[in-house]
Order: sequence, then C-alpha cells, then structure tokens
Amino acid sequence: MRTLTEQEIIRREALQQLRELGIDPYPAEAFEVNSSAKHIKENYTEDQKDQFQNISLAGRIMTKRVMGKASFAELKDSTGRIQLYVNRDEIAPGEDKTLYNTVFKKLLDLGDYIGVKGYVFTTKMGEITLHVRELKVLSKSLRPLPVVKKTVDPGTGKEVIHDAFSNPELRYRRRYLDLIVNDGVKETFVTRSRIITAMRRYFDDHGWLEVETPVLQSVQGGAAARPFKTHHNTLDRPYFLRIANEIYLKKLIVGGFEGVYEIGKMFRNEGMDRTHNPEYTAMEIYVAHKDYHWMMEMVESLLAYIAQEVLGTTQVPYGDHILDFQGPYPRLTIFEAIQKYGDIDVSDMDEDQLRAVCKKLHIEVDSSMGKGKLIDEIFGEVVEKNLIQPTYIIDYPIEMTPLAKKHREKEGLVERFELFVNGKEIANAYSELNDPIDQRERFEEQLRLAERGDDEAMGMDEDFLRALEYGMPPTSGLGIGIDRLTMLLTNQTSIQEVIFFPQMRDEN
RNA sequence: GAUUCCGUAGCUCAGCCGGUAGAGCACUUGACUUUUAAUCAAGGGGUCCUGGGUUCGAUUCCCAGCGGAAUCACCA
Repeated sequence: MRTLTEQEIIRREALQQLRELGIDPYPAEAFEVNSSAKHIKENYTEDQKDQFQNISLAGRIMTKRVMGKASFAELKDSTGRIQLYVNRDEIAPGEDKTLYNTVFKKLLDLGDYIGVKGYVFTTKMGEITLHVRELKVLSKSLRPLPVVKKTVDPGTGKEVIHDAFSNPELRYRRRYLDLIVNDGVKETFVTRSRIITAMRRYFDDHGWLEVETPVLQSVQGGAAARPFKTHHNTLDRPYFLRIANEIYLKKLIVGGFEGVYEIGKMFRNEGMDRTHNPEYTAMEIYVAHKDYHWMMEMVESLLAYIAQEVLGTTQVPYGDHILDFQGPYPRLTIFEAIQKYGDIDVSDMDEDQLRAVCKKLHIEVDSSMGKGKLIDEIFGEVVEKNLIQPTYIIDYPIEMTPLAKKHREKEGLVERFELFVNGKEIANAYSELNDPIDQRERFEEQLRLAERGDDEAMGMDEDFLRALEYGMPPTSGLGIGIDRLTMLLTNQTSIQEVIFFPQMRDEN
C-alpha cells in the first residue's frame, strides 16, 4: 500500500469524523438540482430576484475563504463556478453550531462535492453569490486537487494564472484533474464533440448513411501504414486492427447505398509526436455517381458549415494566422506545387532523375522507394510547409495511390486530392477506382513494392476485387482526420490536447 | 528509433561548483459576519525519479535505466 501524505491522512480522518457525526460522506440518495452556476450568473438581476429564492446547486468546492462566523466559497458545477456565502447562524440556526464550526470549516475540503440550497444575491463587491441556507455533503474527496489561482492584472486587464497545473505528463495521465482545474480544457473537448455533431448533421441532411465496418480486419488495406497485429483464438488466425475502412465502405457502395460514411478509430503502429497518436479518429465517406471535383466542392461546403456552426465564423484564428475556411480553396496539381515552391519541374522525370533531386535537397531515400514515393518526398520537403490557408493539391502519381481512378486526361496520374491546412494534410480523396482489372494490377504492383521492402504496401484483397467485378458505380471517397481538424478549430498545436486520453507509456 | 532538455513538498518552482534542502499556494492550529490569489499569527510536511560508479560523504558529479517535452525520422 502506498504511503499516504499528510494531507491525505487528514482527509481520511475528516471522513471518519463525518461518519461519527452521522453524516454519510457518500450518500446514496439523489440531491435534486434546479439551476446551474452558468444560468444564475447569466440571468440573475436584482429585479428578477424572486425567481432566485429557492436555488439548489451541486458541485465541487474550489476555494474556501473562512472569516470567522461567515465564509465564502466557490462551487464548480458542470457549467462553471459560482460563489457561495455561508453564514454560521443560518446554516446552524439552533444552539448546535457543529454544521458550520466543524463540518463546513474543518471537515470540508477543496474538491469535495456538496449540495447547497439558498437564494441568490449580489455582494458589496458586485459578485453574484448564492446565500446558502442548507448544505449537504455529497462526496468526500480524499486527495488534494492542484490549486490554481487567477488574478486580473490591473495594468493590462488580462487574467493572470498562478501556479497553473501545467505538467503535460500529469495533465494527460490524470485528464480528470486537467478538466477540473484548467479552464479551457473542457471547452476544447466540447468543441471536438460539436465538430463531429455538425459533420454528422451535414451528412445526414444530404441523406448519406452512417455505418459501422470491421475494426478487426484479415487483410491490411485501404492506406499505407504499419498495422497493429492481433490474434483470434477460436479461429486461430491473425488479424489486423484497421488502418483504414475504405475497402469495406466501397463494398457497401457496391451493395447499392448512394452514400455511406463512418466516423471511427483507426490504428497505426507508427511513431508518436504532436500530430500522431497510435489510435486516432477518422471520418470516411463514399458517395456514388460523383467524382473528385464534386468532392472538392463538398469539402469546401462541409468545412465552412462546420466552422460556422461550431465557431460562428469561417475565419479561424490559428497561431499567428487567420485560417479562412470559406471556399473555394486554391487548387494546384502536385507538379505545379513543386514547381511553384521548389522551382523544380518533376513532371517528366524518371526515377533516377528524381533520386538526383532528392539528393540535392538532402532528402533521405532508400531503394524501396518508387517514383511516386520520391515525388511525395520532394513535395513534403519543398511544398507542405507553405500551404497555410486551405489548399487542394491534386492529381497525384499513380504509383502512390493504388485505390484511385486513373486520371481522365493525364497519363501516369490519378484523380486524387489532398487538402492541406497549416502545412498539414487534413483530408484525402479520390475518384475511386472501380475498374476491377485495373485494381488487380494495382494490387499486384503493391505486392512488388512489398517484395522490394515496402512494409506499408497493401495486400491483395480478393473479396474486394470480387465486389468490384460485380460492378461499383463511379464513386468519390473522402477521408478527414478528425483530430487534426479539431486542432485547427481549437487553436491547438498538439494532438494530445484534443484526445482525452492520449497514448502514454506505463507509469513506473 | 536518434539528438537535446527536464524529473526536488499535493501543485508551480528555486537551490546545492559534493556536507541529506527552500519559497508561494495547498495543509494544521488560532483570530476574523460581504471576501474573492481574502487577511493576520504560529506550525507540520520531502525515498531531491530508480539503480550503479567516483568519494570519507551524492539530491548535486559520472554511467545506465524509467518517465515526459521539443526537434528529427516513420506516418495522418
């Protein structure tokens, strides 16, 4: 057993004393709440005080200022904080002052949950406050919370935070504490939820169907990444956690749905940094009888809608920039982009020439890389960081995109776009390849890359080919990284700030 | 996976060119019936991340490990 700290011992003793006084520190019965901190602070006025006479609130004690026979405290509920005023002779009107002198002053600590009933008033200092008449212990806290205090700088009028709970490791491991004591953390996650809600509403309003497809997959496919491997005992065979769900969603398009989408976790066995978590959330959507041009317009409309719904504007502050999600976004082919930002024309280069360019740019290459991969490397080096405002990069080399349809005009390219914002890819889309014979050849090319040492190459998926052989209508598909989109719309630079419980190594 | 930096009280941090440690808030005791980083007085609290090495002596120096952050690589 862990050794308790002094403060923890004191709190356990307080717990015991509450029980000795006949107070259950963890009562079973519900405490009825009829208002909230936010509602009171936004709606209370002197004229309306009749409506604030019988308020019942529940929440956590965040500060306590005892001044003899009267005290102030701050209560935090799910909507925010409100000040409480507690007067000895009102909560303990008889001879016995135990409820105030012992229970409130000594046995209640910062972090405890209490229920309070009373009326609202405004203090001399102008703070809207609940004048407490009744107080009930709802849940005793046995560990001290980090104490964060705030003041307003008289010079600048800006809020100054003292002793912020800022250690990233503790914040992520104990996200519940982060949410309790650090203002703004909760808002980020509320925004994340609202982004997903808005996206779902947009799709649903267009009549596209939300579906679920397997997370455990027998064939690695749909994207280029290293998978997590697992094993099914009864079947005694290996499975992969999905790195994408593209193949399954297209099978549903074959099945006759006009539009299907899925929002869910993907798993990639790659490094972790401030834009990558081993499990992350992606949205993929497939719509029949559309192409990638249509999809670009849809994405512009979708992102403007989400920004407007969630933030009330399409002009989104991010770091030093204002990102404007109002379409249309500029469109550059990958070759034009490399020409524009790198002053290099790679459009007619062969593999050896591309390798020479990489060498000149000090890009590390290895023998497993084909033409498409080399172009992607050059693009990453010279272009990506320049794409701050939403920008489409279109028409990728065929070698790096085995599931996209060949370009209708340009030899050697596919109908694909990626959307870049703030130098990062946040969406990827194709006119989907629906020619089963071409698809089989592309898979065979992937197998050759795998033999060459590419451990991210896709496997041959016979059932998918069979589905395509039955016939898939022309379809456009899109994937959006929900975590990165959330980072952009909440002005966060680390993916750990938009995932409640980011991957961490074990403690100890 | 590589490099750099970091790991000291519940939290945020200082410190020790080697002699086992401090501050603010939090906590305890007392005072205080409109405070808001409440105030005033007194007080308690530490395996200085872990393990080795050097040394009479290591929290401090060296090495290794663990955990975190940043940058890079892989990737979305």
